[in-house]
Amino acid sequence: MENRQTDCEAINFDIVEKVRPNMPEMNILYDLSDFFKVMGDSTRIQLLWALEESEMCVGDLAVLLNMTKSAVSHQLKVLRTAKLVKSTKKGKNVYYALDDFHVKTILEKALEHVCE
Amino acid sequence: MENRQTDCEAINFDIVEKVRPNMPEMNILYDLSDFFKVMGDSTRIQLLWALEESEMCVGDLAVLLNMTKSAVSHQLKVLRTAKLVKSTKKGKNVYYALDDFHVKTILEKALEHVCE
DNA sequence: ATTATAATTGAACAACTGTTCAACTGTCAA
DNA sequence: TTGACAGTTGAACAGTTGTTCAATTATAAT
Repeated sequence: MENRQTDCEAINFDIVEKVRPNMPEMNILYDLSDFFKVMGDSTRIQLLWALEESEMCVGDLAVLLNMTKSAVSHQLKVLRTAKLVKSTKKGKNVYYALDDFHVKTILEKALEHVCE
Repeated sequence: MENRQTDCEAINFDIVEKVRPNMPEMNILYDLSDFFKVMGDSTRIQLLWALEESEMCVGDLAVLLNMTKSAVSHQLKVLRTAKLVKSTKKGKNVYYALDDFHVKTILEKALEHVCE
């Protein structure tokens, strides 16, 4: 047995071995939790929610959320890295828009959940 | 103007004021981000995934995930507090089961997203 | 009663996260 | 070319998070 971390034996060996082959692969697992980590911040949810209504530039988003441009820019970078938003430069301004059609569905489902 | 945190003026005042009334209320916003925070951990996703297959006790989950009972128990408490799982004591063992039918849907949608 | 097992708990620790601040880049107007 | 504005960046800071460890509770078996 390799790399044993657990401190006990299975109680229902049959159940454990029945479930084991259906567990997600590690890379999928980390992609999933990374995705939820990105969604797990109120500032980023506000940004996604706002961009669902309209494309907007950093300054407008900062005014809307009542935050500094810097803080908004940092979080937009996180969303950009996660491929949830995309940006376009127009003159002096950088406009952000949603880049994924799944986000809206997931936000709606999560909203159903938290509203019971 | 009260509690001003932002460091700039709106570029497109009309857009900001059009979007503002559609922004979520603060309590909903925090419920949403708290929910995603709970989902944003690979251990907890594994636990939910496993419990989707079968009700299981702490020891079995510890063996399946190759973790200590303590670590598993701590994370199960987080899931229990978030009302995502429920527990039943049977003799010496505590069996956990899913307590929310939304979780499966949201996991599936998120999986669609991360698999493109 | 005593012992072993299952699970929970709290403190401690390192690792990570979000905002602030100051400095910087790039673009437009004068 | 100079100055002002929009946005980005990196370091620093406090606050949070997940696992480990040791101690504890509760149940079952001897």
